[in-house]
Amino acid sequence: MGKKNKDFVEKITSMEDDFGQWYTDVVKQAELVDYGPVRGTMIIKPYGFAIWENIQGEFDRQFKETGHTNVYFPLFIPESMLQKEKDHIEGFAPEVAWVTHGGDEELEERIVVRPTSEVLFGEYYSKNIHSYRDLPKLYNQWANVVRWEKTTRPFLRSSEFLWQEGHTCHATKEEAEAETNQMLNVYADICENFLAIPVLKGKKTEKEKFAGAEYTLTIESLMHDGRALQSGTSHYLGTGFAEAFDIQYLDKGGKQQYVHQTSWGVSTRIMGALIMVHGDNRGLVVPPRVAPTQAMIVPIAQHKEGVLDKAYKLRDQLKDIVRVNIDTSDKMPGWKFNEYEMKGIPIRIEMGPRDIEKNQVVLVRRDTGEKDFVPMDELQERLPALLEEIQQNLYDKAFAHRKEMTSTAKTMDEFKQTLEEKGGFIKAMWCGKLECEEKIKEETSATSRCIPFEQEQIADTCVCCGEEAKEMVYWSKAY
RNA sequence: CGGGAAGUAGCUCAGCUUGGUAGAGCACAUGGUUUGGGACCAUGGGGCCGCAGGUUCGAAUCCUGUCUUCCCGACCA
Repeated sequence: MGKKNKDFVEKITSMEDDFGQWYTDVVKQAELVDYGPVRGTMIIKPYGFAIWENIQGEFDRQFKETGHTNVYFPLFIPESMLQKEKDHIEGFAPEVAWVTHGGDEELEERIVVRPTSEVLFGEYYSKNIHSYRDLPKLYNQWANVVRWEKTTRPFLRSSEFLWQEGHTCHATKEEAEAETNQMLNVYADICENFLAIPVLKGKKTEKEKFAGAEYTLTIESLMHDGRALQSGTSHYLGTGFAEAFDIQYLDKGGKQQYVHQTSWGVSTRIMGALIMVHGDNRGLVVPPRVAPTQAMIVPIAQHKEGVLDKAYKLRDQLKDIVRVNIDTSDKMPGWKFNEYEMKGIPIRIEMGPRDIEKNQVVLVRRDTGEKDFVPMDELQERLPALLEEIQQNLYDKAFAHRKEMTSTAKTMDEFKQTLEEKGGFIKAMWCGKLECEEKIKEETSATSRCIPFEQEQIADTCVCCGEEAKEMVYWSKAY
């Protein structure tokens, strides 16, 4: 154990030694999840769920603000219904879970545990949409879905996960595309302003798009280890599902028209991003706006006369200003410091006899570790300001890291070398052919993350084949 | 799905080679002393040795199968 790192918690493997193990350790030590009994399932523990609820709350608020209504559709889908859209079933077939028996009896028709709900919504819409007056339909559902994944990791890829799926129907292509775009912007806004995670906005390539979509828009974020994580997707479905499920409406002129649809989703995977973007060798770091507890009061020498009284009084004074908590268990103060650092609570408030004497407290920031002695009567102003500062600092740090980890490549050699030595995002030109995309993946193990809305002309020719380039693409190794 | 590692107390692990009374540290409970970066003493509770078969007088230990987890790779809206 190095002297310098003596105060680091040994329960967490350092990022530099083994990033994968670091992630697993943090998830466990910060008490976010436990493993469930079936492969790839997870028990989201109180602290993990509290963070998810806050994220969920912010998304839900913005969905409603943009005119969407929540609904709930069934967990089960008959096999025949899933078969209706060809690309869709081909995309999902390898990873669906099947129900074959009810009690002892074998079912006549197998049932799918939903991997996503496009077909259920399609079937419903075909029955309930008749006229242009019924449009648009703007539905969202919060649900669990199941995908039988081969390799699983908590939050990043679990057999069952929680998410939100929006499903909308519109009279025109323009309107549906505007919706697709709008929801991507909602996602990006929440990631950046609420979760302090900078994102790239762009379009997926044909290869990477959602099975059954015309195109897929995505937000991509960069993890601390230089790998990318798809953090939310918004799909323009065109009229493909409408044709498969016969979703038609009578327009003003009395003509039957197919609806134009969108779907969009964000899952508990975003928790993985939160962990891997902000976390450090002491554990989790939760941005103040998402943090279930923003400030934790740790009384020092709490058996001494007046300390606890004063600490409770402080909690009561602050509770309407920040989400504050107090730990009065008889654990050692040092134990508590480490515990709340692992959990990433943004601010620690220490208060002991010496502070009480001077009518002050000690504030410690989780993001920088800085200590500050603050007079008690300044706290009501200082705390909210400090929380804002931490929020901003986390975003700035993540942004700087992404900038630092974004490179350009004009040749395959340059591409490979940069990816190997540095990782991160690589901006490179692409001719648009699947062949090149696959070759890049094979040779470098990087996949196309997105075709960003903000294009740059890095070169005139495709990084892979040297033919005329169509667009600039962000490439990266991804989770 | 391939390669590697592992499953024994809540947690980390020893015991297995060479079959014969189920172990340690931490955590937990009680009492006391402590309290500004994971305290100490005393006493106590806690186990279907992952699960299922097999070999054996006898299996945590040997054999077969199976499930789960971790790391790496392949696959993957």
